[in-house]
Amino acid sequence: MVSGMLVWERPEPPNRPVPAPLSRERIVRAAIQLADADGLDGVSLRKVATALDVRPMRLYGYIASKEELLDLMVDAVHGEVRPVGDGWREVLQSLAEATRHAAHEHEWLADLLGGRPQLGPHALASGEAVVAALGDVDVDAVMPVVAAVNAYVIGAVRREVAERRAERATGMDEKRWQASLGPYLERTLATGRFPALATVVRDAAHLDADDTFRIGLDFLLDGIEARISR
Amino acid sequence: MVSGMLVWERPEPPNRPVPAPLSRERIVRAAIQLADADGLDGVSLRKVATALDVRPMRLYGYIASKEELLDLMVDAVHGEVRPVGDGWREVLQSLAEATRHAAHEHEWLADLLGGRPQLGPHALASGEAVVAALGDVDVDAVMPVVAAVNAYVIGAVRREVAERRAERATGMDEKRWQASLGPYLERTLATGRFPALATVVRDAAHLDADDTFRIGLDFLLDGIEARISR
DNA sequence: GTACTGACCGATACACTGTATCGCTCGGAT
DNA sequence: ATCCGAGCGATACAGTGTATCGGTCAGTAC
Repeated sequence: MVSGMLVWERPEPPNRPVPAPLSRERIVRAAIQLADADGLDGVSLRKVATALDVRPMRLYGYIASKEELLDLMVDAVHGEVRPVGDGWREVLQSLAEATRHAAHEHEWLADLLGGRPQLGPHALASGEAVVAALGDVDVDAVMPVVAAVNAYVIGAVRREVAERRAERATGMDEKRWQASLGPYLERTLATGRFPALATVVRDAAHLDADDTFRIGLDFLLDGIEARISR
Repeated sequence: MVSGMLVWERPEPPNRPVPAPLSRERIVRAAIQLADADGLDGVSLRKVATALDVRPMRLYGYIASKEELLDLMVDAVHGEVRPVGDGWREVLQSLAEATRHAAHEHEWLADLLGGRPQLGPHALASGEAVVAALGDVDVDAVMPVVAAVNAYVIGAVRREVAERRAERATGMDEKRWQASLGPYLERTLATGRFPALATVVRDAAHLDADDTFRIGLDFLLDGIEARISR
């Protein structure tokens, strides 16, 4: 029985649009939206469930744990990253830039990148595309090269996002942050305990994030080029 | 009043050894022990507190949040990492290897590396040592070079630890894992959807973790060397 | 048509988290 | 002798991931 009231007095159930049958894809999309808005802390099974107008335990029919959900989120983003270009160098560069770009749109990706092996279908597809583009490279060199570029990208993106968050937390705009490196660092360097650091911070040209990323990547690709064409 | 009982009937308090007055150092040491044993999940303020025979809220006299505790843990490990060597290349290489070594003893470090800007005293000291060793390098090149090496190390260590954990989870020893890449991957590659990947996995020599790390680092350092000596 | 079964669903519960609040205690200053 | 202020910690709160398990309901066997 629905309630004590007779049908006649009982209002119809609110006409919420039938929430299309559940699916991993819908779950992952909802989780990504939450993460985009509030970071990884904003993603809880309860919040994902309510976003889908569903009770939390329902999700366990589609995933076995929250970790699996995070894995699915990462793989979904890999689906947006398709490296393009001619020749191994262009492809690797494009992979790196595309990954970085994805992490700009989905900052939470930086928290997850490299945290677990990426074996989802989209990650594999991306890997396939890259490896295929390295067809003219010695087969024994392919894995180390890809691994090195991946490692660099993971680390560079993490660093960059961490810095960006720190800036945002202080409320400074980028220019002032770079110039002063934050009041704390300024004070610390002024103590004279880190003279070499202080010198570099004072005298060196300050690169923006784009250039820093690109230059490091060029270092790496140059080194790779030198070795594989030998 | 301590209790309703008169002193005469009341037993003396148990003679637990006075737990040396609290300090950040003791807190951090306890947290690191927990993390070494059970991973980052094993670190909760309650567990740290009980390990120190102290009530949880007491810790907030020394730290403002759990994140600060994690920052302190990372900086403490930086204290064990002292780069050595002659010339910029040796020093950077030593920094990289030492960081990797630290992450082997403290796997949780991989989860934290790059997650937040490292501004603690030990991290700065380490940075100072590195920058000092780059004295003969053009001042404008110092920061990009250090940033690139750091990025590579962060990413490589994360990848490596993630893989190691996955291996451990499957219960396989390293050889079998490398040979078969896990039953899942084997099945997936057998589908023929990733022919290039499959070829590489089948035909290429498989490097162990040490070589993979070292080779990627050499790529990067080679590229750096080529640019700064120009 | 009826009985049974097996799959799903979700309410509830559990153990645990980080941290805000706020009385209490106690050492030291007046 | 009195007050004060700092530190301590019990308690509480809002949240977490997930195990359990009774109830519901569709489909099947007779």
